[in-house]
Amino acid sequence: MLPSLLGYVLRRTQSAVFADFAATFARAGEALTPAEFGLLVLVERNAGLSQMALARALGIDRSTLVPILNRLQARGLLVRRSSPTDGRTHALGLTPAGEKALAKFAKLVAAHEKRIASGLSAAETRKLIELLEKVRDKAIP
Amino acid sequence: MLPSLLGYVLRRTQSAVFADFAATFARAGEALTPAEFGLLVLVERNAGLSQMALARALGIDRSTLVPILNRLQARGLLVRRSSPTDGRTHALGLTPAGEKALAKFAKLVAAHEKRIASGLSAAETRKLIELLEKVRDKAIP
DNA sequence: CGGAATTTGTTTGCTCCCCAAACAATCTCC
DNA sequence: GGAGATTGTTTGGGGAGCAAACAAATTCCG
Repeated sequence: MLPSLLGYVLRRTQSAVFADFAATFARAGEALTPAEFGLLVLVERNAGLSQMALARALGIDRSTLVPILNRLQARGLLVRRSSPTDGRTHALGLTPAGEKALAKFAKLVAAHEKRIASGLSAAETRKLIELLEKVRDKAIP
Repeated sequence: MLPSLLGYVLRRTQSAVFADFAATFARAGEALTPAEFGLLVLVERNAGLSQMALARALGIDRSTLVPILNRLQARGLLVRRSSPTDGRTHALGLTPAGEKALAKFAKLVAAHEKRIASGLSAAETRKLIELLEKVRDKAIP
């Protein structure tokens, strides 16, 4: 019965994919969570982003963001610059070390993505993402 | 870029589905996590199951199981009976209250499942589950 | 038979993610 | 200029997950 429940299969799959992500990084002697990776990518492509904007883009609460930013900043990958125009916000940005690290992380993520999608054709992968997005959009916000 | 990463879309979708699950129960004045529901279903269909067997079936560590069982037992939905044949194991089972509660929970889950799959045809839902299982099976264990 | 190895459930310790509520600082709008 | 909104942080709470260590019980073998 459980194997026919979308929510259950989704949860189990997500758990397995998370484990693969962690294993991929561990084998490379690196450590990063999926949340940290997503954050780094978003900050790189949107330098100067505020924490609120970032939290919205990631779909998480702004208070959830704080410890993640703290960790990345402590690792020297990211900085909170004070915004000249708005004293409340922080302009987030990657350090040079952050840019460099992200380039390496992206390669690991690419290998990870390739592995988990290795049982699917390119068309199936696109279809899967499309179906997942449809499910996501029907959930109660 | 992130929207084309399977892992990212999977994580976001799972998060939205989890929120829908929680909202469905909250609106009905009930409280249950997806993990608790999965556990209850497995115990109902496999009365007398040991904790190790249950942990394996759920794909989690046996130490992770303990607090979940404690909660359900504290709510009077589940019991740990001592096995007559093997003194190490506990024979898990639902109480009459647990059976009754699970029947109600199952209805809520059915409504939740119907909602999240409401953007998909029956064939698409089956396809989605099939693709998710393929992804799950390729992940590093 | 009897000791060694294994299995099971628990506890402890650690990590991550998530939210809600409260607070000070800052900005915006009247 | 003051009221109200926004931003980042802190605090408090919860769920989920793993690893390592332990006692109790069972199994395996010599």
